[in-house]
Amino acid sequence: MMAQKQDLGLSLSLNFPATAETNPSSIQLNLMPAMVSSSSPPFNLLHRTPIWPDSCPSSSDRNHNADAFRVETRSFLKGIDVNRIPATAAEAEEEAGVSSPNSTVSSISGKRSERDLPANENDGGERSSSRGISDDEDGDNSRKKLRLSKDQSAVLEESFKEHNTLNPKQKVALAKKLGLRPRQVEVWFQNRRARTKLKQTEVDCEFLKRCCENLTEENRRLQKELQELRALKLSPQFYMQMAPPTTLTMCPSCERVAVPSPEKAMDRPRVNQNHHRALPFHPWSTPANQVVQRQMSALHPRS
DNA sequence: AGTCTGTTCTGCATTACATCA
DNA sequence: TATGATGTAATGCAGAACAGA
Repeated sequence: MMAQKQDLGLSLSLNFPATAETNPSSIQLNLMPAMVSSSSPPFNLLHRTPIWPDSCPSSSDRNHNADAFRVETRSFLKGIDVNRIPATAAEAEEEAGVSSPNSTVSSISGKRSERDLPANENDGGERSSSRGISDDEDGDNSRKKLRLSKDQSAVLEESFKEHNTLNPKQKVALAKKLGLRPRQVEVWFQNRRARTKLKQTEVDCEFLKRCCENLTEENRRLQKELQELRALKLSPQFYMQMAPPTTLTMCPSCERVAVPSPEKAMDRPRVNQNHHRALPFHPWSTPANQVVQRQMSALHPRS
């Protein structure tokens, strides 16, 4: 089953690019193309916008995309386990009920009530013929599941990688190529989007869990440090060696916390003169966090 | 211009079936 | 062979978007 998931392109990885080590706010989930849009931000849980090359093309523009895809996938389709190929494109469109206001296809036949009818009611028993079910079985309303063939799934996956939604013409074309009903293609894409989202949620959940662990560890460390400082404060020697109250600063080059110079103990902490401007110390960039981030990178190596 | 109605599409939750250990 | 777990195709519903009256 794991191999099957990989085939579906669902493998995910959590990566922490070099920049993320010094700027945790830039941490991104490095996902496969099918999972997210090209500009996917972190925690892109709701990826509801159809990913077309342009922002909102007309259906005719989209159809160019479909044509390009047709050429790409043509070679896949030899020897596919065909359940049933609609006799004509018009028939396929009828089955799809394609009459979107955005579509260039006729809207005469596209009533939802028809579209949602069970296959054996609106397609003349197509499903039964596709699965070799007898006429008797076709008569009842029992729901039979079609298992898509490996090739069919592969083609659908390829298509999904191109774009995770289909316009009506693409849907019909794909269905025709695969020998499926357009509704089946539509359903497959719906379920595929759902799986993608679920996987994304799992990744995000894991990420947040790690963040929580990091913060807990950091909190523990700071509490310990605070205790030590309080203990030190109570000792008589403390006042002899006391450094001035200070804000921790970090050198952006070597990522070390600046140490106040002894001769200027009452002055602000000093960073090595060779280094650049000191930056405020950020808890995300602590070595402890970097260790955890490296661990996560090891867990989810970049492909 | 604003409103209503009808249609389609999509996301989501859920169900039902197929497969496997 | 029976059974529970798992994966996934299919269903139903709600809401958004849009066109036309």
